[in-house]
Amino acid sequence: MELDKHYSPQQVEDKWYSYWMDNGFFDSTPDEREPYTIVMPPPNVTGVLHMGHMLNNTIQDVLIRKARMEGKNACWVPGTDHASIATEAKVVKMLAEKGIKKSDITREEFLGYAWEWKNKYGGIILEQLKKLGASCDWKRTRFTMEEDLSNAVIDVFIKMYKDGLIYRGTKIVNWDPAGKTTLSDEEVIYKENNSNLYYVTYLFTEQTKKTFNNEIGGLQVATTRPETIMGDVAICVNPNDERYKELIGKTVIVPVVNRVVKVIADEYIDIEFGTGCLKVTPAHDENDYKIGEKYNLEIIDVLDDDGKIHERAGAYVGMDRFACRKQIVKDLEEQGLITKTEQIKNTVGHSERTDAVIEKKISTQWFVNMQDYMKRYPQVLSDVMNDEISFHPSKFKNVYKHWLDNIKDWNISRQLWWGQRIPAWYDEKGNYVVAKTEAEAHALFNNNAYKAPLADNSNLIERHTNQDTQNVQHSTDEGHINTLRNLTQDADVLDTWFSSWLWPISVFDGLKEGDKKDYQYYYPTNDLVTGPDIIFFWVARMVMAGYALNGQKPFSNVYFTGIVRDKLRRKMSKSLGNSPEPMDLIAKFGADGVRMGMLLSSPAGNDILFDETNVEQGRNFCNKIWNAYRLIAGWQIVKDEAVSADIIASNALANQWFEMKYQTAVNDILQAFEDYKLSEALMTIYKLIWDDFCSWYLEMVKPVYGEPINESTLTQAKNNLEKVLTLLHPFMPFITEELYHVLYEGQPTKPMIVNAYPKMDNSIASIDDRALQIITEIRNIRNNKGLSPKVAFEVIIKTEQEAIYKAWETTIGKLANVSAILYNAAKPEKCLTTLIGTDEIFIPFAEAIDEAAEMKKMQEELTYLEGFLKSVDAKLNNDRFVSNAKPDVIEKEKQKRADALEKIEKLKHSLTQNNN
RNA sequence: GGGGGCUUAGCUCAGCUGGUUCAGAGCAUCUGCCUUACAAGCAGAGGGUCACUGGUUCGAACCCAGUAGCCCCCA
Repeated sequence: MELDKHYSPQQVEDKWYSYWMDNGFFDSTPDEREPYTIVMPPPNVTGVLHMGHMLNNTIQDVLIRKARMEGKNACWVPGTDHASIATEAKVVKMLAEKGIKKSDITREEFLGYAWEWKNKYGGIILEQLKKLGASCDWKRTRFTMEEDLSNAVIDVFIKMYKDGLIYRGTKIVNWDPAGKTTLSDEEVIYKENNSNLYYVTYLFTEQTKKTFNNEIGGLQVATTRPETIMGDVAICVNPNDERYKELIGKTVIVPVVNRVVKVIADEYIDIEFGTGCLKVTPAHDENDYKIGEKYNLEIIDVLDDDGKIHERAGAYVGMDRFACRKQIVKDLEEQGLITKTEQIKNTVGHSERTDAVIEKKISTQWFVNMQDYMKRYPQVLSDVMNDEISFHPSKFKNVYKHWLDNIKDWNISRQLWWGQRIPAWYDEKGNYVVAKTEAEAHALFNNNAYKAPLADNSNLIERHTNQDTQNVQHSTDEGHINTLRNLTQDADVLDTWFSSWLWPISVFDGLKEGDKKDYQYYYPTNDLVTGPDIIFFWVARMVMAGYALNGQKPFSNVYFTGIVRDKLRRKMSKSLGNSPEPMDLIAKFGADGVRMGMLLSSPAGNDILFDETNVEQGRNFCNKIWNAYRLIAGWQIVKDEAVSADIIASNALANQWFEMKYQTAVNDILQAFEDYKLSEALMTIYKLIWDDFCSWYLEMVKPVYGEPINESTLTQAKNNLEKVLTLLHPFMPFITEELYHVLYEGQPTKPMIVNAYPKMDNSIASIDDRALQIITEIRNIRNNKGLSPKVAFEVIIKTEQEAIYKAWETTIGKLANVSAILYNAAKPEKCLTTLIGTDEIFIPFAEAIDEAAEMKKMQEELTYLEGFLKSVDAKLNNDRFVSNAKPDVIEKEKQKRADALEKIEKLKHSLTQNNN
């Protein structure tokens, strides 16, 4: 059979993926074996695969495949996230394209469209992962909004509410005017911005003027947000600010609305910033809100949910907030009330999902009480700090700690429809209960177990009545319900992360009544592989959920991948067009090549600078392996008796030598896995295969052209190929499975995917291979002198350990084209000299030898060695070194000294001989 | 403003608890080869004052302090 020179991944990848699937190798059910579990960070259900997913899932697949080969019960659970905001935004956009406005349809209708959309596009991403070779247990695929998982979310909400960890409160929150929902602090991205700082004059009231004898007419207030002037309820200065001491307690007039407000004093004010006067707008700034609370100021929210000016503002009503800013500036300028405009850099919060500028807003929402949470479950922090849950790389422990030390309450309600609806029920007066069903809610009301409405939830009630009166569903359950009250369920849904944080538990139905066999077997999971960007969103919260819901950690190790960037360090993004299409890459280079390309350049936690040449390297590596197989497959076989004893012995030695290289590599690789240094592990395999296996071992045992190979050598070569393929399989599953099968004519004892992974072994005998240096030495000489490899050399070795070289004679002859090796013969007249250890090697070389150059080379080496010796001697003669250094260090130094002395002597000897 | 991290060959990065036969790897570069497994290849080579300054030490890429530059997170 003629094999192509190039490996074609396309022909084999689909075949093996189906084979693995059809034979159930990815499936896992609890048994007596040790489990090894990974839950996939669920991608957005309507997302498409990007390079970050590729990296992330490649790493997970490497880990899971290795565990499977080690005989563990490997279980990798895939799934998708409903991604509340992102998905809802997509559906809204899709509907808008059809001419349907969300506000014109009911919640049920909207959800109908959303599910339709989800069923159509959902899960494409998982199909794409299959192309990558991901060996997930697809039968376990979960979705965060499927019935069981949603139930778990609701149950957890109710439990935490009862436990006092969840409360309803009125606070200043983040408002996304594009998504029309509140956001948690984590969903707000602060970006640096060039802003105008306007110096606005607030005129004094007549009374205030009098105290200043009418000499001063007003004060200057610096603001970047003049459109919130209508919400100003005070001016605040620092009590230590000499400039304004007189003003404290006096009144000034807010421009535009001519509201009379007081000047108050608080240490919080930065004297240096602007004019040192702050306009206090409690509805639109967190710090102003705090001041407002402290001094009991009125709250005037001038914006509506769209970010337009609300009627409450009393001016510019209906205008967009940014248009309004421009208009107010223009109007105030005309009135001469803006005295100065300054360019400054400040940071402005944007919505993570919609990128809209966030507004701070007073609102009644549901929160998780984090301070309390951490008091109850201190392991959330301590178990990460003491490596009970171990972070790779560990530097993220600091980030984690810092966040938890400064944690704030988590706003979990979202004004959306796509998600788990909050199980809270309100009566007409706004009294509320938390209950799973309307019937239970009625029961609670009837027992008077409800809470009174919060002071400031008028907005919310308004919203409920507007949106939901038409679709309140009354339970018809048995008619026991006291329907005197007309109950309405909370219109809001829960933050997506409020379901994701249960993921490692809920995918095994750990929160569901009934059979917990899977949960008990697989949980806690072993490794989590994710990006550092969701360390707070997700990683920290899974740890929280783990300890709160069952007192157990969710996983033992967290591997933080880097962010995939292009080679100019820019983030990959659609708008920049610098992100390759993963499916195209796989089609072009093969999944194995892409996997290797991603892994090679991505040590844990470092950003990966994606460059297609990395993937090319991966593809080339596949080709190299393919050709190693072609070589072995092409040999003609003869019985051992048919070849010379020398060859048999030489090949046996080569095999031993490779065994040593192999086991050393295995030990290094397993250690690298322990340390979660996957790219290092892969690099070690790469070098083992390319250098040790192909360049050395195969060249050693390769018969001269046209000659056959003896049976035992072929068997060894095949075994060795199998070994390196096995080692490589977790990284490059397709080519290794393919070659393993063809190597054994389609009849391997078991498929590669479950072939046993090698183990640590430190007992392997070391083979003295210093004789091989002669090969490199001679190749180097040929290169330097421009000699063809066809010209054979003789070599004279001056040594007391002939055996070391004798064993390798055949190999040296073959790889360096050496015709004869003489031991301890006289040094020829004309020759090149080199040292291997302390043995002298002479290579007779009649033509055009540059004596002077040779001498110079030797002289240089001598100088170096003498300098080296000097430094070693200096140490050994230093009493403080001898008394302070560890014994083995001193021993090493002594050995260095002895070696150097011997070499120096030999060099001197050669130099004097040449001089004669 | 607060916190964390980084700075080692042209590029991307390894260098554990300080001991110069440890300054290393891959890629890139250069030289010579189409040697019937592989030019997606073979053989060989050249690249670094380990950011800077000072300190600790018998000894510093590694520990400490300061300086400069870069990055990330938080407010």
